[in-house]
Amino acid sequence: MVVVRRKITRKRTGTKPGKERILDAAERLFARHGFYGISVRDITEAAGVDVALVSYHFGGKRELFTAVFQRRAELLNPERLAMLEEVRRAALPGVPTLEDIVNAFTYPLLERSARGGPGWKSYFALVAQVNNSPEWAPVLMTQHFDPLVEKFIAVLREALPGCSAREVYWGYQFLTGALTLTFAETGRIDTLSSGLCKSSDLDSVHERLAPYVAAGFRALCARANSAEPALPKSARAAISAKSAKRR
Amino acid sequence: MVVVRRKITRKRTGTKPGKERILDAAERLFARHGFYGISVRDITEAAGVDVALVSYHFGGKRELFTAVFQRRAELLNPERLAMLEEVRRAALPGVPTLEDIVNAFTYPLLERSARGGPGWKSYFALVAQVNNSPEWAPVLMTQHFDPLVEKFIAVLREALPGCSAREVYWGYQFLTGALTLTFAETGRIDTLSSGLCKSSDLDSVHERLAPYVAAGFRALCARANSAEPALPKSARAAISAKSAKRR
DNA sequence: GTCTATAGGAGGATAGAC
DNA sequence: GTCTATCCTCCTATAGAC
Repeated sequence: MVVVRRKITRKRTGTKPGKERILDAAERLFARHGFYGISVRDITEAAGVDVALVSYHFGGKRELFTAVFQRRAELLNPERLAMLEEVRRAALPGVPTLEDIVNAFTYPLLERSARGGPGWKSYFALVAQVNNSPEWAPVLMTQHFDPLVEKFIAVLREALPGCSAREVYWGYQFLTGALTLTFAETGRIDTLSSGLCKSSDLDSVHERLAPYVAAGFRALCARANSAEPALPKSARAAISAKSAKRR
Repeated sequence: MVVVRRKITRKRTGTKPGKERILDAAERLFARHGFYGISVRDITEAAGVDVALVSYHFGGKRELFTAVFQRRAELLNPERLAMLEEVRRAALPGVPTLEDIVNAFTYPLLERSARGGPGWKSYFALVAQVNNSPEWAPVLMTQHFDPLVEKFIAVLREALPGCSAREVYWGYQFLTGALTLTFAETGRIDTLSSGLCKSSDLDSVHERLAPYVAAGFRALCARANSAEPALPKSARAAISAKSAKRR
């Protein structure tokens, strides 16, 4: 009896289609070495598929990179938005605490990086690199995360009445810097603290980030409100003009 | 009369030797595109020198990269250490404020990035990328900055009596994340704030970072001290054992 | 959808003249 | 110290068979 055997194409995992296998491998390797540090050959070999499939499925290496970045962003943002709306509703008729807002912003990310599996871990390490790259951040971060960030900042402003928008934006920048460095999990804090802290211990980060950042926001607003002179803008402008010689 | 004309080798700047020209160009290009995003040809062309000189002066591309990283670290760290000692002396017989310590840590960096010229600006953008890279941070950041960081953390601990070391390390991690994202100057906050904040406005960062971070440190310590049960470790261990089934 | 084969270029490094 | 010329590897992308 002749057994017809189909050629084995999905070599290792057996179930996942090639397109996803490529995305998974690319995610892991881009996260570690960056866009230019990895070749499409590295990726397709790790995925167990042919080189040509990158062009076939995505069009090219660059499009693959953005596809990797986009895939999980689309899953995350609705959840984060829902969590933001939830803390808003729970606080009605008042406004949520800064801690709750920051938590809604960070918890879905930290939770998935901690317990979502290696794909999520890689993804956030990739986000960390992208966020700190003058080449990639302006296109990828802005495009995939800023619409959500604007909503968070609007709620932050409600929770910080009397605080100027500038303080809130700067406070947000410090928050996202602290958060993304955490995602990078470089192990630097491990050696620095002689093992007392572990960069993989995202539960410890989760406990601490919201209080830290909330206190930071409050300090920024307090500083701005106390430093600001009780004069209208026109009067301050006149004074500035007088002292302009010193510059 | 025959004029003997030397071949023009130092093409544009005229004065700097080739080795430094290579370092300057490499710094600028690595900062923007990362180690793998730039070829030695890109670098030597930008420097106006020959490709072969990278091997001659540095040994290879990788050694050039570390040389770029090391060059300014060696200039910065003594100055930062001196500033740390100065704020300590000024506070005697007490201890300096958190704000002053954080300022000693960040000011020499922000000041040079703001007004040290384009070389310094590029350098700090490079540091931002390296600090967030799982591939590079463990070797470059640890090697060139951690000895100094340990000294700062020791003084931070003096300024935070009764605060556990873990809180201080985590607080430092958030600080360095916020600081290095600032150095990246990706322009993201510019678009996010519709121009209200500019990522190149490091004076605004300088005013805000120390208050933000100092308040964050205090919040971490307050949280740890209030959350920590007033029981010896042995008693807590016994309790943990009892509730272990829930896990 | 997947693979073979190959085009066509760009990569890092180096030997050796000057 | 600097440049010319060259080696050989590795890259991305694509045409076309299956």
